[in-house]
Amino acid sequence: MSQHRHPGAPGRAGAVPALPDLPEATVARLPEYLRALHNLAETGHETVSSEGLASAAGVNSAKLRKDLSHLGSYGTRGVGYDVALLVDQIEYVLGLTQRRAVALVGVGNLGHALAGYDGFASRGFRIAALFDADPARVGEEINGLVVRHIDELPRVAVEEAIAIGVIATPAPAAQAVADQLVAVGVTSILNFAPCVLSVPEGVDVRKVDLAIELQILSFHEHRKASLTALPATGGSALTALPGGLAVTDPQEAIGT
Amino acid sequence: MSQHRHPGAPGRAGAVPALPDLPEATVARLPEYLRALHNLAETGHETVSSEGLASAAGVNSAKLRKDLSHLGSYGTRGVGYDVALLVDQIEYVLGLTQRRAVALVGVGNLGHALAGYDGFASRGFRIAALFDADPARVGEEINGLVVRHIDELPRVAVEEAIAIGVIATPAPAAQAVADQLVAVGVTSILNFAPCVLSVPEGVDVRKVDLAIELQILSFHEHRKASLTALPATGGSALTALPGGLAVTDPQEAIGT
DNA sequence: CGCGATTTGTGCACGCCTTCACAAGCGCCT
DNA sequence: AGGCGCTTGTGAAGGCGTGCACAAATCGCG
Repeated sequence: MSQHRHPGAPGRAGAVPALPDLPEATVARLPEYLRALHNLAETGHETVSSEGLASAAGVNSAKLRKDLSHLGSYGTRGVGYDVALLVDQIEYVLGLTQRRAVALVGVGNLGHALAGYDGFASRGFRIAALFDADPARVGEEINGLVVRHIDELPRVAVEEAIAIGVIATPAPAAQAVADQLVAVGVTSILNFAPCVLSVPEGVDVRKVDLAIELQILSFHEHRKASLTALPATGGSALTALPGGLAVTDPQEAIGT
Repeated sequence: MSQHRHPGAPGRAGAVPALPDLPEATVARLPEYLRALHNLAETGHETVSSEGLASAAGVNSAKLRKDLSHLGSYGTRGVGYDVALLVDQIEYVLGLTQRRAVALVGVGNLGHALAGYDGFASRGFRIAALFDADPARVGEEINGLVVRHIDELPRVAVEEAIAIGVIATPAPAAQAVADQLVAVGVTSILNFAPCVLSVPEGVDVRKVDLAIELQILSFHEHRKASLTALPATGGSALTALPGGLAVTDPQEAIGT
């Protein structure tokens, strides 16, 4: 790496930067770094060390440095990173320099909350339209936006330049909605419905299932409970099984 | 390989079977398998092949088989998996055989939605109490539950045997709430606030940040846009965009 | 009763991600 | 100007997860 320059960063003019293709794991952490950086900026920090930023973002400092190095590294050895510069850099890479328009489909329980969630606006997104299939809900105004019928999607999608679709419908309706979104050119979908969506190649789908998170926690609770119930030294019988026999059931009789 | 038995599966009496320590990635997929299995059961399937279940869950069949093999393998070669048996097995491993009580803290926009989300109840969780720090919200009834003041947490946590805490407060309040939850013995926390929580060892925290998901999608949108713009070999940057969506890129089309 | 079709369970290799450890670089102080 | 301490950036190693490919096992049928 010789002296590099911002690859098309905000200040720079000219050449399309050909975003470095970051590891997916890195991409998933960048927003967290960004949030931490905004906090630091608000509290008056102008520079921050990898150690400081890492702890603010809840990760390991080596990981953070490697992540940042992937996008061209703007640190100064012996000093740290310039907070403002890094914010610009990450926002650029994440494509947040343009405020993307989001269409939210499904204005039920969750949809209502999402429509009113100001975390979207503050992170560079604009909820541009609300849709629902239920005529009873069409016309309702939420947070200054009127709920439209899903059939209006094609027209509105063009008018508002919708870039991202959010599905907050019941599971049975989700696939049809996804198809409609794809049909109007949406290539990024955030799915809150508990089901798998099938979409053509080139369309990105991310899924958030609130119940799944709880179930994962439940597993760990269960595991912790079974660990505390088991005497530590007892039988090595059940743990040290290499590959052959599958599990067993010696330990019985521990009332809960 | 030899004749195995359900390691404490539903049929058995209150044994604590020493859960096999599953890979974290596997644990994260089990709930998805479970959901798919429930769907299959409702549509009358009694058995399912790894291929069928895999596609219903949106994963690769080899991965699915390996995942299931980790928890002791209940398939029949040449036939497939018994749906009902597998449901029991996964529910047992995930600790869903007991209905865990959830405390929800923060009854704002998102909290309201979560309190009314029936996906929790249907997956084996019971929202047992709602809390908020704002006196104006205390006393409100949501979905049959009365919002209590956060100071009542210690008493209620015991009464209701709270197992999991869900934080849906603004970010600045989240750490204090987490501390209070930990103080009353909660060891699993689902955090919706956009901030890092520090908790003592032994406490599990999972974070869900809706805005982060959007930012990840935004990155891919940005990347896709820069890709379609690049091969254009000079000239007009945005020639053939499908769907007529004007995905202009003010940032990366700047001439000198 | 044996054979073929089918499907599971898994050994193995590969690639990604994480973590360590350290050289290179930068600023500051003397 | 030179040296010293601090911090970044990165090579290398290790671990984890994924996917392939196949042997083992089971069922149904002739």
